[in-house]
Amino acid sequence: MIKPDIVFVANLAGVSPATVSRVMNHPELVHPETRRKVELAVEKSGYIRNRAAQAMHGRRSATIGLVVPTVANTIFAEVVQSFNDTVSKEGFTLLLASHGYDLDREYRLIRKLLEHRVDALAVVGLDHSPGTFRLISGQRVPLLAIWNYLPDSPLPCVGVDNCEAGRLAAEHLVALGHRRIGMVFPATSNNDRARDRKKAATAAFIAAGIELPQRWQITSPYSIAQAKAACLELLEGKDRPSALLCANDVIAQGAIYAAARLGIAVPGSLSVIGIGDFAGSAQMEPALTTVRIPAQRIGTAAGEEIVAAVSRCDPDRMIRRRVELELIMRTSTGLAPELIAAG
Amino acid sequence: MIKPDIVFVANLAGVSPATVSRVMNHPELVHPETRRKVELAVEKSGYIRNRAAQAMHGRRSATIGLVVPTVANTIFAEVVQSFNDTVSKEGFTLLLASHGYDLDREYRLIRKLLEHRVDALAVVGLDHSPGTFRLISGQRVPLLAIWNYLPDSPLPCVGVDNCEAGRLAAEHLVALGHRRIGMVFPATSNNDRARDRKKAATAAFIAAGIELPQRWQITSPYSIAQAKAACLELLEGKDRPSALLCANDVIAQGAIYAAARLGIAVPGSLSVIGIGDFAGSAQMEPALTTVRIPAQRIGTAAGEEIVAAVSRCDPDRMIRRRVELELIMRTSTGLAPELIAAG
DNA sequence: AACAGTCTTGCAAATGTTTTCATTTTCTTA
DNA sequence: TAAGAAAATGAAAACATTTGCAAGACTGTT
Repeated sequence: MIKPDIVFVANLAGVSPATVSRVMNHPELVHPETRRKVELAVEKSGYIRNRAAQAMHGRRSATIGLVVPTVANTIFAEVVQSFNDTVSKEGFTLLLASHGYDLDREYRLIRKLLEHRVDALAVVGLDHSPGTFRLISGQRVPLLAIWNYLPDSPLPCVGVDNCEAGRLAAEHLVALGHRRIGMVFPATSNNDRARDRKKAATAAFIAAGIELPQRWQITSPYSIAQAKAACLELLEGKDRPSALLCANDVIAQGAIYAAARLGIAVPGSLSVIGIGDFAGSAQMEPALTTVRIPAQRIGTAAGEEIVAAVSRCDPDRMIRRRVELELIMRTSTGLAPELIAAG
Repeated sequence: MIKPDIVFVANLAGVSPATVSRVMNHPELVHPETRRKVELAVEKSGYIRNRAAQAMHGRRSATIGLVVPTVANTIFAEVVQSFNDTVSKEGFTLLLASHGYDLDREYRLIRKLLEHRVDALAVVGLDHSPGTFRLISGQRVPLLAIWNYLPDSPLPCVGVDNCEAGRLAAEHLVALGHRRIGMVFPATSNNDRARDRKKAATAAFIAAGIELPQRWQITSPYSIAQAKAACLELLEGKDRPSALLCANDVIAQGAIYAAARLGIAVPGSLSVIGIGDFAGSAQMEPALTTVRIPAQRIGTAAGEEIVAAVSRCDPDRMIRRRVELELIMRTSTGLAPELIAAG
């Protein structure tokens, strides 16, 4: 009942451990017949090779670390899924960690992943604690930031340009003639994605000569419930905006539900635009206008890049890959009421 | 610029490697002053201990394997999140694998996780390939099935009784006086959860003397888009049911959007009930009536059980923990139209 | 001052692989 | 068939750690 190790298998097959090892790692180096014998012995003994021992030998651990803020919001689940699919296809297994938007916790998690000697590391976004940067630069592990793209990012990155996302959303509302505009964003201190979107959107509105009264700028975390509550408060009064630019689709969904609850017609009296195009956004009634972030494409692209970085052993090559955004016009946005009234 | 190992640190601190090891694993065994010296040396050299070497020594790898069908559907993301939080708090890191409802792929993934010598393994549901069962029983790794509870499950499990879920949903519709009832379920061949729900719901309807015409039993995967499409087809005709029992909230959401699109009043002319109570279900308009599956509680409970199983080294103790369901009445269900007409 | 007991620490063996190098076997070709 | 090349295999060192054992350094007690 002992756990079979490589020498047990070797004895069973009547060969040396070295040969067994070769069968598993470089099968082309061993004679087909010997190979068959070994494979039989592996089968019969139920041998499962020990990656830990393999990793110890300086070889690859065949794991890739992925650190995300959370996986509970649809936001990242899709990226995680396609990233996992991609690296898994190449024989890697995912070590997942989530920090709940807490950068100190992120530091500790990354440390733990390094203890496990991951072959590469992917993190979300470009905002990280100085400790994290120091830690990584000391190691020679390829690091990739996903979700964001910045032309001058301090890290290799695969993702979208969040400035562009904010700009596209804002310009769409402007093009529809809206001038009384509200924005719903989460706190942006630890979140470069939300920050970039908001900054760019604000800039676009200013450029169009639109003022953004403080009372229409509200804050809500990425939660449908809290976003709905926040929007209910904003929309209740007489003095409300004609359009809402939301930091992402989760918030936009909350906004639409809030409008539905108050009997405000969307897009008749209120236009709502989100960012993301999450699963379900297209099916809502009204269907959500949004700036599509192709999560799947990002996950896949990131997976490809990271696998490539592991095989070429040159951790320092800088890669920046930008994934395209797309404005998806659906039925939650429409012409500004003022324009309609004017005929 | 060499990577510091334990002997490098030992030299730096002027002690033996054994002592450094003890500082990391049994700090109470070493003199406080020596400990300080070692910790200083660790700090200064940027040493990161090698879990692979540790695992090789037969010690714990400090990883737990989790295998899910997918993480992209909100369905499992929440469980993954709270499971991860719980085991992470105890110092474990999660090795995540997803198989996309393919049991052969599940087998291969579990194999890979065993290669990494996970300290324990969690899988979703009780449906697995014979190979998987054989594989596991050969190892001495604690295995836990999460999401499902069955009093006579072949595996230790933490979750809810899906039969009860189906029954609760069905009885609610019956209590509201519905007799023309449709059901929307995914294919149930590889999915014991959906199968149990459907079987129990069907039984409850039969018990109430309700017939279930074949044309109102439709199939759709767990996708809002596809569920909406399927329901559009079902609801378009004149001859439609007065209530829809959906396999989960994702499908129910699709059903409600379909009704909205067709201008069918919910719950006036059509009641819709889901199972799950996912994030957002409570905020929808109309708010979704559902049987709440406390994903977070399941994930946490599963995490606790698996950590316990790892520390007590008795892989064979059978644990079954049942998490309670709750019918949440919201506004997507109402009295059957026939009853209303009758006054 | 000697003794027993308790703390600390170091030595060295053990863990399960991979890989280099050397050796043996097999295959080509003259 | 012999020599040289190519292919297949094995021996052993190496990888980074943990831990049982034993020895050395203290403590307090007579």
